[in-house]
Amino acid sequence: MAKQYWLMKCEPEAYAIADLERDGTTCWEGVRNYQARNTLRDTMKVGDPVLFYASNAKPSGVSGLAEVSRAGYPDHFAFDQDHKYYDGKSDPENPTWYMVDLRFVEKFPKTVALATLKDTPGLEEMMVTKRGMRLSIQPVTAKEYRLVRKLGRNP
DNA sequence: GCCAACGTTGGC
DNA sequence: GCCAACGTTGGC
Repeated sequence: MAKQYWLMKCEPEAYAIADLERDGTTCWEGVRNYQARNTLRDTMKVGDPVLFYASNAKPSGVSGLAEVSRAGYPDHFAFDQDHKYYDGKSDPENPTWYMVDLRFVEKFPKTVALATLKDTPGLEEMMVTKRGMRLSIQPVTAKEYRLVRKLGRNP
């Protein structure tokens, strides 16, 4: 199967590309949306490249690159009553929520802003450029990934 | 901080 | 199963 590419959103206030650079790897906990859960659980594989997208930022956009370092496994934070991601409906025997681990790859010198993505020929179909698109984990094509990487490396 | 768009919940 | 109300996301 061909390698799958992803875009993953996070608010920098919660976790930024600089935090990933510092940590090296991190677990991507707290996804509480079924469509994104299915992607985490069923589709993401070790080594899949990821565009790291900063939402609610100035400006919002792709701030760097990561890759999947561990495929989907249960989000155990859902079982921790004291944790903000606790969800009493998730059964440890049959977990509702999943997460992956990400490894730092690269931090762009400058964020590729959402406005730039929208203006770049070849990126018209990217989900993140569509109005009202809230899905936090989105598939991107290899071509889109390479284009965004090029923009990020040559601001 | 505003507010439009979306997903989820819950009454019926 | 419909759909209004609500909470959240996320650009601006």
